[in-house]
Amino acid sequence: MAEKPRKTGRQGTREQLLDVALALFNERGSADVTTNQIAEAAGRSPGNLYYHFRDREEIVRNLFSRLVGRWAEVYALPEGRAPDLSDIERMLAGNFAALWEYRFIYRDLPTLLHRDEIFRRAYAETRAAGFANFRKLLAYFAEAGLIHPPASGEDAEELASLLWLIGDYWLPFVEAGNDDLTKQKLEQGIALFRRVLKPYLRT
Amino acid sequence: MAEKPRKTGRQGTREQLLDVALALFNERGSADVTTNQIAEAAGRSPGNLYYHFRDREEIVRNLFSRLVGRWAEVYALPEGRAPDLSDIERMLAGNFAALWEYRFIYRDLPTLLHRDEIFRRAYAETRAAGFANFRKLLAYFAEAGLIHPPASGEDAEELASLLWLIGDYWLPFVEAGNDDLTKQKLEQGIALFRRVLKPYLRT
DNA sequence: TTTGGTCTGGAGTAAATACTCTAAACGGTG
DNA sequence: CACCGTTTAGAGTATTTACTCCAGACCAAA
Repeated sequence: MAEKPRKTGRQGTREQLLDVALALFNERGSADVTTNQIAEAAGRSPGNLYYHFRDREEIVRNLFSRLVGRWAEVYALPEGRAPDLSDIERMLAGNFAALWEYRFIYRDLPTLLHRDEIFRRAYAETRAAGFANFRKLLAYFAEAGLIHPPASGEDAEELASLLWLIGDYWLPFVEAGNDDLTKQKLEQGIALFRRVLKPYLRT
Repeated sequence: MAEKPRKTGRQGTREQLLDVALALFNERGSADVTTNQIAEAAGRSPGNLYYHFRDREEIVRNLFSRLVGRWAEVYALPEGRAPDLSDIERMLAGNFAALWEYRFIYRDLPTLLHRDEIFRRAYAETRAAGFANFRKLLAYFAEAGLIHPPASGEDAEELASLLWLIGDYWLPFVEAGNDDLTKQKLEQGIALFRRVLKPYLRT
């Protein structure tokens, strides 16, 4: 019943399995990685893997939870001071860094959603919360005088959709182009963000 | 050795299998449709399916070829007259209609690319040709006085990327949101296109 | 009618893989 | 040490599925 039973001070097996799974998923696509391969790459047995995870999908869900956690950090508003331009930059960079770290998720999103009802719900919830948070951010930034507020609610909605679309799919888009995914490509994604945001930025 | 041996005037088995496969792929995702299911849904035997197609991937490739054909029609420039605004509208609508018709392709793109070297090459070729064609279209439209030309080559490149991204991934994006894919949602995709193009349109 | 290519059916197979089962090792506690 | 819940190994299985194989139907031409 202990909160986190660890026999040593080292990282637990469960987390280690997640790390290995993430690396393999990112490298070869989640569909082409078997649970046995994950176990083997982690130096564990299949049985052990299934002791820690009920099924394959639970692994994916846990990795998605990690990504959600990253986002929460990235999009946290500064405490005790008004937001400034550097916060926007930090959010942009952090967002893409997180997506890069968990890139298999958006690469394989339709398949993952299709295969797992629970994940589907978690994703939908996250997405809804993200949209709501985006509206709040816009309001904050407008209040702080950083941006012009969108012309209308509909305009804000459309802006959010477009930014969200870029965020989710820029990496898959580049990968589909066969180009190796360099730092420069990440920068281009951020550039697209800026381009779309530009009309709203106060100079 | 005859060009198209058809025992009757009806549609050939091969085309029929492709139609059925497309419907199933769109409905349930290409990964969740077995070759046997395709055959059965078409009222054919597995053996017959494999008489017409070397393997599963050849089916996908053929469907992609169809999509490419559709695009060629959609983006054909009018003959004997200068292009006008209605041509742009036709291209936008046609583009999304085609993507809708073959929506499984972009929904499952990363997986498909990963699984089939030949498809990967075909896709890369199509994409490169599409980008080149986009540049040509921009030039035509600028020449016809419909749009302001992009500020620079880099600007045009970025614009093309953004439009391409929206085109490819708007449908998967909406589907991921769990919303049923209505006509209205398609319209919103077109609206995003317009929004991005707006700064270039001559009023 | 015979011939020969094209097309079709359908049973069957080999391989892959998510997951199970059981025995045993471990490690903290009394 | 003895006990017991937690963790681990690893062989094994049930199932799925892409694909094969071959017998035979069809059809046009000779």
